[in-house]
Amino acid sequence: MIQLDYKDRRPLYEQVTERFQELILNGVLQPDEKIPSVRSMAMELSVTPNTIQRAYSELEKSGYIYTVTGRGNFVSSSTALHALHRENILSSLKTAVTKAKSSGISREDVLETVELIYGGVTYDTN
Amino acid sequence: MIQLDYKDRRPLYEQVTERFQELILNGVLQPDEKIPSVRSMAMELSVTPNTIQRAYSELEKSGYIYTVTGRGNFVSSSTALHALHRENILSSLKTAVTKAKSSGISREDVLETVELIYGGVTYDTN
DNA sequence: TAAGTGTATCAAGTCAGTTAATACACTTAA
DNA sequence: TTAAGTGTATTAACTGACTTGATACACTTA
Repeated sequence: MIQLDYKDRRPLYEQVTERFQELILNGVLQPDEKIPSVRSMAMELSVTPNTIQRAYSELEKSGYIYTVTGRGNFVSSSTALHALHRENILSSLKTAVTKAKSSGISREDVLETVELIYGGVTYDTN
Repeated sequence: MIQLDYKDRRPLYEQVTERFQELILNGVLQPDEKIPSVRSMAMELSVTPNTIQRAYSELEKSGYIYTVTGRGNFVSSSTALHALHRENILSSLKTAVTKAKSSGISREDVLETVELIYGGVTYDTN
């Protein structure tokens, strides 16, 4: 379910947080579904419970999960979460496109990149 | 010329490195132009010479500058540098677009974002 | 020769991240 | 009621990256 990358410069708790965000946003984890307990997750990843605890705290703080003491952590049923995520994605995209423009990359080259990924018509560059 | 941001999580040497890359790629610093010495830069930023030394080492390793012992550090005249930079920018763009697609954002919304920045026609969404 | 340059080294301190151990309150099921 | 599993909190300790501060040496230029 989760894979830690020790070559990654980022802290472990941050990797766990991000991975769960993906699983939740992609619907792999359904609303109100229980996620692994702090201790079991720590065992599975060969990591201290503290590290998982921190990841879960972040997830709760940002609204991805909610916590019930004694029972466990559960996926939030927030629809606003998806709207928020959409805005974040578009914001990153804007940043990338802006950098491209300021680097002198043409509009056509940017559009080609978009079409390349969305499986549209690609322009022959031979 | 350079501004350090202590709220930034990244190390100081990395901020210096990145800033010089920008100045070089944007042509603010011309090829073969001398950049500030390790010591003077350290003074200006109220930082240890070691930190600047490290930043300059990174810049030399990645080809942005070249060093002449006893004389100083100078901006590389590499044209390949711009090609490399272009590839990096496009790579970031691909990542952003891919995330957008996998998040269910439509091609039209992505294109709209591109046009928004490139000053093209925007689609009426009312 | 003196001043400015890059380079190298070392010891020390700071800080974030992580580990390890322990404890406590709560919920659930036997 | 009891035992097991849950979240939560605390403390001490370790590690590694980053940074500082000091010093030293070789080179170039005026």
